[in-house]
Amino acid sequence: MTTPLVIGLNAAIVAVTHEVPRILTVKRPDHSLALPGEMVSEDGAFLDALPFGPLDARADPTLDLGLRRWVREQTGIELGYVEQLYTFGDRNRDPEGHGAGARVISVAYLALVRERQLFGAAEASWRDWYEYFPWEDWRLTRPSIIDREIAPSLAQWVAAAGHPTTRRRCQERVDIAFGLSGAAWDEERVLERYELLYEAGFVAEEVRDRMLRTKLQPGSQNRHSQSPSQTETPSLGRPMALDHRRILATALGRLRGKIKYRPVVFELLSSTFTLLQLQRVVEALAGVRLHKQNFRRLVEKGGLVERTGQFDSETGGRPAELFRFRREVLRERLAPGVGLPGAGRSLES
Amino acid sequence: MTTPLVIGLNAAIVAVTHEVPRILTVKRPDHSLALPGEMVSEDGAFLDALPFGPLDARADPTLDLGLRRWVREQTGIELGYVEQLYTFGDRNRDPEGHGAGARVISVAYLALVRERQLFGAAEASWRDWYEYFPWEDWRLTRPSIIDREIAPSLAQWVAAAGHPTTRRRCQERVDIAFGLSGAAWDEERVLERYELLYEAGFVAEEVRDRMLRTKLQPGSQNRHSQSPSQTETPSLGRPMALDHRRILATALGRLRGKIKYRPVVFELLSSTFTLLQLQRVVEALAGVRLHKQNFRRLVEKGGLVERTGQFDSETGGRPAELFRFRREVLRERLAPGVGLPGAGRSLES
DNA sequence: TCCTTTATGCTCAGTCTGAGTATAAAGAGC
DNA sequence: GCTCTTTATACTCAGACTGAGCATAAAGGA
Repeated sequence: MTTPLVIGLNAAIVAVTHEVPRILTVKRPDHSLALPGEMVSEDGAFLDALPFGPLDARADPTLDLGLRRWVREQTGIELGYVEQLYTFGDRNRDPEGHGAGARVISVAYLALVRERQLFGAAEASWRDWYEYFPWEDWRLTRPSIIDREIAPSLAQWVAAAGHPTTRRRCQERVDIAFGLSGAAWDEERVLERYELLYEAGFVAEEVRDRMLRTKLQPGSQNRHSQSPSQTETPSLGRPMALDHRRILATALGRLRGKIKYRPVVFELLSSTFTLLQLQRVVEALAGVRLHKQNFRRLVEKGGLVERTGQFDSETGGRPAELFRFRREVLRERLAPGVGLPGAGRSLES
Repeated sequence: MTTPLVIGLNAAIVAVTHEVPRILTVKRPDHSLALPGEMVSEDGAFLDALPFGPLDARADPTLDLGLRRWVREQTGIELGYVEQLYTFGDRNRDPEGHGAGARVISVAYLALVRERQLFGAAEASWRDWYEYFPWEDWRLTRPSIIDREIAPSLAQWVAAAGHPTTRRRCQERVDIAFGLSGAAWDEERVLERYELLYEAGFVAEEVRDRMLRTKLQPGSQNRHSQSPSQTETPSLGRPMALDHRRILATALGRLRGKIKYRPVVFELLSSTFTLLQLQRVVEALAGVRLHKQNFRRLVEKGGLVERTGQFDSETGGRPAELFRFRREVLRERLAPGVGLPGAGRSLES
């Protein structure tokens, strides 16, 4: 009678070490290999996936306790900061899995931890999240992949649009998402960019999902009338299983937004740190360089940190004072966040 | 073997008419009446509830299409702007329902509509959302209920805390949530305020839930060692069924935040409007008065609206020019939002 | 000692914000 | 017609905040 339901709990577990933002991934057998056509899976039969586990409807009193439970069981990590991200429930999210016919609803979470050794289930590893989104890291320079691959590919896609109005809209979306025709780069639009690339058929997942759909529903027409020609479509960024890269994009965008107005970065830092270390972590997450002196001014004036009186002389120059996060701030007024080109509207009374 | 699972879709459907923000509610039989003790249910056997419907795992391709489907079926409303809010999955959210033992996971959505006639399922009605949160409307004046009831009650609750440190923390939470000891009122902390009142036992739902827990799990100890004395606990605001008031608080807080940085207000307005009408809608949502001239300046400069050349002479004074929302802005740069005392950090490069 | 490197303090102009003043345009009452 | 009330709209101004850069301090190494 009713389609069976499964609640999955997905976790995007983030840490930052050595100025590299990392995401905890597991390996997952690549079911789509059974299909005609070749997968863009670097090590053959396995794809990266976000760790996930089912909700134990009987035992887990709350969703996030369920998440913490299986993360602990699988990886030995005791999660601290955890935030619900989004619930993904599209049919066909998992076309092959769960006995074809079960509906999988995934509640995705973002968790921040200090990186540490893993134990428990084997195949977990920390990966630089910019492997999945190579166009998102603007710290050193505007990523060359944008001009080299993304812009030309998307230009083709735009050009292939039928109606002139459609074409103009597509062009606009592309420009805004990737900061192209004079538009500013908005580091929070991670999901928008990924979905644009997906829609245009330039990420491996789109190709795979399309094939799976055709296989499962033989008569189904291809929705993407504008999908690129069969030959040499670039595959941008490292793919993941199912819709996990979409979930990761959601996590990244949300985190980039959140650091601007809530002091969550400190979850990723050790208890004392120099202001430059703090800045580097923020930059790693935001994928953007910040002005050092102004960053200091903002963080200090914001009352987020306090001096410890101790110094770190490993800096290579003048020793830097170590600071610590003022926990009181969590309970004080608005507990801002560490600065970034954020929003800025106002007015009152 | 496994506990049965139900995915519920809840909708907080919001409209604003005559400067009153309204929420669409339905009536729901009050199961807790079967228990000893009396419910604070104004019309006896029914409680207000947010409209909800189950996901049809077989037929609904996505969660929000499922939502739109049953909202259409039940009320005749075709939803436009819809945004996922949060997924609520605590056990005991619905202690009585669904044959005791089923686990209900609710995905809550926020929807904005222009108010209109309802048809379809009978018992739906639009209610001023400040009936549920009488302490949230600061437009005319600081609500008297805060000083008259909330502050004294919470002061008692704080005083009842055992440990001095606990007491200090509670005091801090109260001050910040309700803007008490010199703290500023932050209109976005709707959920924090509701949860504080719940925890302290001053909303009807807490009393009801506590009774239900005691009934269902006879041996369960009362977590809330500080819950108020049995006599004369005030019941603040109109209660709702289950955890629907919590969901509504989430919706309100999220909407109050969102109008600051995305132009969502226009979903609630007719196609042309005067700037004062726009301002009144924003004020209704935010529960705060704004400075008229500055509001104009921000909205006009932000490029959110354009003049129509037509005028509204129903103003009672000089006719006001009618404006229209510039849809292009959705696809342009950051598409800010209409002003409010929002955030304001920044720095870059 | 000089040079390089990083830390940290300070300045300055441009912009944004909050608040208020001033003028314009309608209707009501006379 | 004129005056008063009401709302709309334009403009001003001081203070705060932002983005950018200059200057000095403190360490290690050549």
